[in-house]
Amino acid sequence: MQPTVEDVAKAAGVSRQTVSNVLNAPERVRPETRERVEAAIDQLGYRPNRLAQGLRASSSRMIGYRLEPVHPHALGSIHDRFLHALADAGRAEDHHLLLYTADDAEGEVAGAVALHKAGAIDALVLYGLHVGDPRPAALRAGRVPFAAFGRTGDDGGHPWVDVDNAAGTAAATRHLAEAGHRRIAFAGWPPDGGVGDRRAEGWRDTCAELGLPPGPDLRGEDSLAVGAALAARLLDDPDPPTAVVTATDTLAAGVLRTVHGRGARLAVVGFDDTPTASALDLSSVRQPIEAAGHAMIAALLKPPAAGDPTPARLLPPELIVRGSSTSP
Amino acid sequence: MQPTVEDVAKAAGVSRQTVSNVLNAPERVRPETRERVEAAIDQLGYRPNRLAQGLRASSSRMIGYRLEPVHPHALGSIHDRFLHALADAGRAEDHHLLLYTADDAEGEVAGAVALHKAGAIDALVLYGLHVGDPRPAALRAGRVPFAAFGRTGDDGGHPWVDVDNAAGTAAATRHLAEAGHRRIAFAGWPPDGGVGDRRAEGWRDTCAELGLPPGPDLRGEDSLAVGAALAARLLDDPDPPTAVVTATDTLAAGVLRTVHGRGARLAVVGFDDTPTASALDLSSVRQPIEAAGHAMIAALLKPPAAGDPTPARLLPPELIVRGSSTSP
DNA sequence: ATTGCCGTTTTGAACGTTCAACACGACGCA
DNA sequence: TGCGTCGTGTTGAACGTTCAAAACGGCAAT
Repeated sequence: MQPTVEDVAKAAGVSRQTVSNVLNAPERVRPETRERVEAAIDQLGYRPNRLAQGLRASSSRMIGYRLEPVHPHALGSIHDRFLHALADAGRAEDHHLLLYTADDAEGEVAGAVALHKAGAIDALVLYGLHVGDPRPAALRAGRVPFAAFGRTGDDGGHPWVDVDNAAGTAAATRHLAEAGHRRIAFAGWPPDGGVGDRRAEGWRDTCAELGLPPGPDLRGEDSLAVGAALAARLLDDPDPPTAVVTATDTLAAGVLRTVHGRGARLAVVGFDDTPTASALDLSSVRQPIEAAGHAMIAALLKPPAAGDPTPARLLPPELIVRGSSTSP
Repeated sequence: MQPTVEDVAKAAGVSRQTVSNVLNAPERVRPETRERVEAAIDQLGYRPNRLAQGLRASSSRMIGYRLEPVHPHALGSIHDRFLHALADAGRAEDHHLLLYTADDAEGEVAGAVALHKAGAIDALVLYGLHVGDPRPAALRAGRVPFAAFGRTGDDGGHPWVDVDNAAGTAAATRHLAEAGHRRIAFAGWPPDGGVGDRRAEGWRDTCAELGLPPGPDLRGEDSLAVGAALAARLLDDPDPPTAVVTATDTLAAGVLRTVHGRGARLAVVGFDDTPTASALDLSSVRQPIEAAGHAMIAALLKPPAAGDPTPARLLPPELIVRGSSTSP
């Protein structure tokens, strides 16, 4: 059906290999011949077969990615952005993403190992690593090359990229202080040894640095209802804060609901800059996800240089200021 | 590196083909031999190489999908759900999704044709079709098999699946009428000959059917600001409606903002059941995206039976009732 | 004229799988 | 005894590509 090298060769009056050389090592072919072959390629609409190339080279030029079940509470977009960045970054290197699903981390690893053994993927991208995540070790055991978005503490040997979460909440806190707030609270998850802790740190350290007494530090699960409840506690405080930094837009949205419901005043900054944030005119910390995606693909495709065994990057987020932290 | 059929054959004391038969036509192998081969397979951890299989069979068992740039206004989740459903549906048939990016529809088609010619994908899934969409015709010209989510009017020849948008707004309207509302407005996009029109139809027809005088029918682009502005016009109406059906959660969120800001009363039902809807306690019409994804994969993988040349399905959405349309 | 070398092009082989055809012994039947 | 058939297992070939090695003609140096 599709033309092959042989067809092109016949049309151009040369051999298989010469056609291959025109594509992969043009300098080895006499210009005159090259033009004839290129004309034949164009005319026949020839495209090298990736499966045959992959078989020959033992490389599928595919990168695996597990699509997690859609989390009903998640305000989306950040994962979307990540996925798009990955696919986009692969394009330049002629690599593509292979998506698969799994019910849990174990299934994710099993799937990756199977796909890798089958030659369907060259490597894997891990998303949303948490402390104590079993996946890196399991993948190493299964000999699947991978790169991780996030850190686990056990980050030896594999490339990773992460966002500087502490820098994000630090920027949020500084911004609120500059707007005149002296008592700034925090709302986040219970200590998790990971992302949540770093976001809390950024707030706490910045308060200390600016000489502000830290406001209330409230914790709860990442949901709208909890955010609303925490806000109620803040407003009922005998010495209520005038601003709050939250660990997610979800919590921030909950806070805003209570604040609006009571007609109260409380400056809020969220985290992740989800579409919901712009919908609610909520200031938020935006993660440089696009850059992270590109960095991960680069880490996988360009083998680490000799001097830098584990190429890693910690990327700074950006504060997006909106009405929730500025309007009087 | 990885064991091959040959390695397994050697280990089991049989030939290549017998190993292949154990996997693909077990009934042709004597049970005794089969067990020996299966033991060898397990012991060596053998997995058939998909590239070699694909090369032999001229089928990559991959389905292409273009990942669109993340739309900053979109409240997400619906596309997420669709993608997950596709990947999940493919799993049962041992097919996987291949993601790629493109800047526009033209690039999407060009990419699909290139991937198809290269044998990297067997077929394509199109998302978000609109009237006059150039993609179906272009794909047919490029001889890329595909299935579409949505209809364009030019739906001859290819399988498609769609959600019954009119039924969604009809259910929303009926729900509001049952709650006692007599004057129900609509807020959507300007006429587009497609999805937007069908959503308007469902509302208009149901009002007529129930003998209700249709309330104001306002249109504008799909954004929060426009939703807020339209709500202001509704509330300022000399004979203001008591309820409004919107074409999207984004518009609904805008409406809610104005309504809450003014402390006014207006029942609202959105469309898409995004996470934002649950965040705002907004009633919304939920599309059966998971079912749609599965139906599309089925349409692509199971060639249409002789009697049914273009297997097509129109799926009914579901109304999710929340506080925005019930609380007094 | 012989030798060696260079630029260019060709042929052989291999990646791992499965279809097609064939080999082989056992068995039933004429 | 001879022939066809069945169940089981084997070998040859092909999918389309690219690496490795060899071939070829031209050219310069000996």
